[in-house]
Amino acid sequence: MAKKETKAELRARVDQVLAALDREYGTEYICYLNHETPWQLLIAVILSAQCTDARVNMVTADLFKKYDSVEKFAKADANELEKDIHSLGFFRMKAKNIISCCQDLMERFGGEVPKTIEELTSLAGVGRKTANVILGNIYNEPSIVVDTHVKRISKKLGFAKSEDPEKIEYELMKILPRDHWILWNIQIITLGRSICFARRPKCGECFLKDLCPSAQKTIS
DNA sequence: CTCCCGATAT
DNA sequence: ATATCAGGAG
Repeated sequence: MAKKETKAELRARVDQVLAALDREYGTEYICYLNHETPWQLLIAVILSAQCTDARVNMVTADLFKKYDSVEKFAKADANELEKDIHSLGFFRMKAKNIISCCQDLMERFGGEVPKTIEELTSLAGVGRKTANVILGNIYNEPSIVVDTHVKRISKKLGFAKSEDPEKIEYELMKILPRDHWILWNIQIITLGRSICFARRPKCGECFLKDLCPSAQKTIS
């Protein structure tokens, strides 16, 4: 049994992990959900709950042509919207939330996507994860997005211990430098999609294997 | 806590 | 057959 990692050792390992992520994936703020406007990203993220981004993109390609404004979504027929997004799962709830959300955007925010976590999470279908994606990706406001990948991989790396996404958000805020918060989301999702799968992670060929407690266990 | 829910990979 | 997917509401 190895000695328990000290705080100084943990900090050093965090720095090494961040450097390795930057080397491997770069430092560009990319987005896997196709969109041209803030409101399109908001809807795409709502649709992405428990569903891969690739499938969301298949639907939004046509969806954003049919509903080309917030107002169109606000006035959409629920049954018709349900059919339009059926393949993504949770289609009844998502359709209802998107219509309600866009009505709220029209009535309370002049059709614009708000810029604070409180205003964003007051919208139907928008929780902390979705709100933080908007803050980071659209408004360049440092924020931690705790989705399934960030939760799983942050815990494997020993950077978070909680099961609660909001608590993990605060754990990561303490340990990650503020200027790397937005990048963390993007880089970890990229890692989760290509190497660190939920099912059979490819620890043997992971560039973080020497820095990851979970990989050390799996390999040896 | 449960429920929402289809598509895909294994 | 089962686990998983850029979660959120009641």
